[in-house]
Amino acid sequence: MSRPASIPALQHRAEQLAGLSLSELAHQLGIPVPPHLRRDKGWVGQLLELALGASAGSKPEQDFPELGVELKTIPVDGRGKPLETTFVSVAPLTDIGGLRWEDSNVRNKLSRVLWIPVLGERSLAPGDRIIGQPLLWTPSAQEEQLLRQDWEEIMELISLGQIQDITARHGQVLQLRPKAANNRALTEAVGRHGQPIMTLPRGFYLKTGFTAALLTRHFML
DNA sequence: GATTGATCATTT
DNA sequence: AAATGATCAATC
Repeated sequence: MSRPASIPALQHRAEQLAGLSLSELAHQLGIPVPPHLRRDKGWVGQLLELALGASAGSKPEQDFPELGVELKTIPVDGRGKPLETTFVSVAPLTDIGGLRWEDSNVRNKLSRVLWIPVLGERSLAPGDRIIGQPLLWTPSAQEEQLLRQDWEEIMELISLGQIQDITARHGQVLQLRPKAANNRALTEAVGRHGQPIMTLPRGFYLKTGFTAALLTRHFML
């Protein structure tokens, strides 16, 4: 797939995909369809990246850097309600003194997101799930304020060496949870007394209530 | 190990 | 039923 040259071109391409099942799209692209996602958790996201011409692979950048757009697929039920939280980015755990919201990975990734809802419960085979209407989103002032509050609160705890006390319950719209291959994956962080410790890598995730509201806001317009 | 893509599976 | 904590694959 070639890369879309503009945001309208990207939106148009995404709109053409709405209504297709994932197996239809996969067949067009010559991609095999897994029987379930247990061992292919990123399959849906990678399929849509391919279909829309996103930069492939594991680059630490937006999916469409020249357009300033991040692509995210989000599983939703029949009523358009998100079935999962949405991963945003890995949380920095060291050298975070002076890091400001304005310069954070979270803000930068979420500044402009092309959301592709994918309709289908967990029990529905991946190939039978249906691509929904895309939505290009930029946080409202209120949404950004909520994100900022949670981010600042969580980052303060990390900087204070209290990462081991942070649970997914912190934050109204943004939460910090493990983001790792397994429970043996460790990375460096700061302990309660300022000493280096090894801990599970963490990531920022958007809670489903937040993504549900943002989807609703747009589909009501 | 860290980054990309996320969902699974158990607990609440 | 929903949310939290744990995990899977590919790539560099």
